[in-house]
Amino acid sequence: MNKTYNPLEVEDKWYEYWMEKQFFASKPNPEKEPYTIVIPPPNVTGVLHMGHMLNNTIQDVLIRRARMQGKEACWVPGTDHASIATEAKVVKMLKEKGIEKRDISREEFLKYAWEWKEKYGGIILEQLKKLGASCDWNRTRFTMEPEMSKAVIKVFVDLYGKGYIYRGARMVNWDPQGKTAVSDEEVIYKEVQSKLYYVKYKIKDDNEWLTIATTRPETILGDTAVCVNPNDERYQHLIGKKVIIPIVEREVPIIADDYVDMEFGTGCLKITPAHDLNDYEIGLRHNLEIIDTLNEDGTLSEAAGHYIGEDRFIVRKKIAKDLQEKGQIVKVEELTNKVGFSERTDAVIEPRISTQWFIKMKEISKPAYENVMNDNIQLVPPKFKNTYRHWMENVKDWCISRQLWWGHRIPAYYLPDGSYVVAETQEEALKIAQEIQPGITAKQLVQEEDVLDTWASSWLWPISVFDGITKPNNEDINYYYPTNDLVTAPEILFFWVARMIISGYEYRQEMPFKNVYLTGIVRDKQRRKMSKQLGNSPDPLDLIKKYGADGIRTGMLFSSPAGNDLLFDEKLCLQGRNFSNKIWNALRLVKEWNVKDEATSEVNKESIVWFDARFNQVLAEIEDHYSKFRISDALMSIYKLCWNDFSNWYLEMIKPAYQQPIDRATLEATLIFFEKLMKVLHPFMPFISEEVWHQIKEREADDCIIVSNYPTTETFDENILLEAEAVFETIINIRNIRNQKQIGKNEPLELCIKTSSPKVYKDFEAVLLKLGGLSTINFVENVVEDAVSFVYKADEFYIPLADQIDPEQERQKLQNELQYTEGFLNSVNKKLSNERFVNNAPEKVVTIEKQKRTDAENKIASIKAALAKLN
RNA sequence: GGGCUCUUAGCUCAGCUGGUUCAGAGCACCUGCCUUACAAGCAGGGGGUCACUGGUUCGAAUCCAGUAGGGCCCACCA
Repeated sequence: MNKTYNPLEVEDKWYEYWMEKQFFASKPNPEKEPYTIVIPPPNVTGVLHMGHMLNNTIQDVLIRRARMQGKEACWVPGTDHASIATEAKVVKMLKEKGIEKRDISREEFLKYAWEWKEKYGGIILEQLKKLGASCDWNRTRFTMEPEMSKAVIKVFVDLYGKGYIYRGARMVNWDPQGKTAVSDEEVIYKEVQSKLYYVKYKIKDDNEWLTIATTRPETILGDTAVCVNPNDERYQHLIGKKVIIPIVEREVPIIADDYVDMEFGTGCLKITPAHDLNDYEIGLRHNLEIIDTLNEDGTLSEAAGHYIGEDRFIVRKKIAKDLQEKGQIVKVEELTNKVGFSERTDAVIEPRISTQWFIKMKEISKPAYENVMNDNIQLVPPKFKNTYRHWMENVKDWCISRQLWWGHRIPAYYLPDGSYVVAETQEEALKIAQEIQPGITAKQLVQEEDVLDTWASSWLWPISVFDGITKPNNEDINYYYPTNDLVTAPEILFFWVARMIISGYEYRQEMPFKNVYLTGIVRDKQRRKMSKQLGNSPDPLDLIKKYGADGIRTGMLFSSPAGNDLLFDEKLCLQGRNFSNKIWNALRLVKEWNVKDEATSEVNKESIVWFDARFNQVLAEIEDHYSKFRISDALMSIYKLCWNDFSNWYLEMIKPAYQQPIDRATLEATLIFFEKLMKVLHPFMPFISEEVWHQIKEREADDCIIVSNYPTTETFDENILLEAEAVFETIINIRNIRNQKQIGKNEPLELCIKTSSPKVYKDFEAVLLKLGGLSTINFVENVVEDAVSFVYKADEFYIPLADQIDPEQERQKLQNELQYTEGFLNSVNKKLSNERFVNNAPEKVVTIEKQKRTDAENKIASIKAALAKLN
């Protein structure tokens, strides 16, 4: 066996074997409790990034543990069609080929898009396999495959029928580059340097002028009012009068509205209802005309009357110049303000009135609100409950139409007169249409061009992956739904999680999942979010090659409590890899031993008793961590159990002298411990644990750790652990003395113990002798002279080393100890002499304090005695 | 601007309803070791006024208020 562990071949070997054995596959089994996770479907054309790595590692940990616990574990993988992102990629790809989207038909475009999807789709799933993800790949779904599309359309028609879907003119975030509306969530506000133009408007039939501050002078063309605060004394006399809009020379009213901030700019606001959300609302309140001055590509429209066809930013400069020439610019100030950008195309978002499809959210989201508030569905960590509540209490209607081609086309069909019908298929639509307008033909029905927002399909994911919409009573949905845990990023709490909860209650009358584990964002050491643009994100596959999947999995989980950002550093993977190696070497040690049928030595008996108790203690800790979704803590407990308790203590205790055999009972006990450790480790490090499992002994083909039984918590004797701790402390003290006095570890020492409870040390006497490198242990009644001493709790220890003692040093050590203990006693006495403490504190606390006092007093007495001997 | 949340060792974080499991873990650091499982290691060790200021209490990292500084979400100011 190699001195260092080589993960590469091992990992590929076992993943193939697991697949071959169908260990990931799941089907409904009434005998077993289901445990289900649906993957947050990554973009179909995406590639694996560090966020996915973290996310899917956590899911794999949970699913593997559940599988070992005997549950029917089912992890459903799949991909999302990601309408805007994918369409943008395809458009770009076509452009590189010299094809413009506007020059080809919808059908042609979709052909290209599907080709693209076939080529790149699913790469990400292949990458997940390298990570070790134990998804049931037979169940892989795609949000735009026929059955899932059917579900989306069915839901649309259903919601329409229930009156939850409406079509309306609304102010939307318009992406002029993507030429589509985007949701509020897809707008990113960035601080930019812009100019604040102070523009003079002439008052009609008056010689007065009004000055108005604006950052977007091109919108002047769409102004239909000027607004002041009703309490603003400066402008009282102007309310009700008219002003003349520069350039277009249109007369508009001066109105008053509370919205206007008297402090900002001139306290006077121009109103452009077509291109500003607040202006739009003010417009509604005051019945203002709406003039849409923009085309869908961000150029000025006919309605603007001027600069037609020119881009809005060019017009901004031109207008500024033209106004300057007319003397209507008072001044220009620099201003930092926030401007919305499209998440997908990075174009500046323009608020724009357009006709869109909406889902009414208020009523439909009620159960989703309540069931998170009452903890039927638990968010982990719980701090996200507040965020969730805030959003749900202010939930706005959901704009679900997108002016794209890649996606689910809205099943609305327009009649020649502009009215429309909604139906699942063209045929049904025709039938309905004919009832309204007899004689209408299929050709006269035109389907809506828009497609649905991506989230309008993924919000059904936990149901639709089991075909629960199209076949609401099938075996899978009945068995697997509701799912158990959802692991995802907090950024999509509203986009996705909240909406899945809403659809879950609407379509299954049941929550989609019990727990939502929100991961952090993966950042670099400087706390910058990892992104392609910054180039600070390592390639996950390179990392896997370098450290092994097990190494990365643990590296990421060492430090990522739920909801906390993960500050990723390759060093963490190094730690993971080193851990693999440690395990590997422990295995090598154990495998090298020869067995001999002989009686088990005292030291081995003691060791086995101790480790058995210790294992069960830590296992209980681990289970507690899992129950609170403290995945990092669970891993850390396992790490320390393997490294410190098992390797550094236990194996050292039982390790035979060089080339000496070990007795059979001890070896067998040790192998069982090793197996148990590997089982507990398996969810985190699936590959090495499987490899070790098979190295421990020859096994049947189906006897794999992935499907072995997870250890159950057993009771343990806490007293044994306390005793062992005292013995370990003693050993550490002895080693420390050896260090200080430069005594080699092979030089036997004599130890004298002055204690009121010798049993503690007698129970582990053989261990103490072996690891302390002692020749004898004497229990004494009095202080030992000419000895190096140390104290553990109330017990005193002496190592007679007459020739090695520096009396001054010993005295100093004792003095320090004395001083500390006296101070400690002092504080305890203070507490105990405080009547209010004795009267108010619980009895238990007082008893403990009294015990502390006696212990300290005893300790002081013996330190003093030792000092006296030194003098 | 509104809401939420955080500040503990050099770094990342634990510390549940106030009291010996109360100042902890991992990493990093320092010292000594190439000791036949492992230098990707072993043994040992040093690091913290628990952001600041008050208050409640017999007792505060823990509860309350204020201050300073982070973070997240929502809204977006012309």
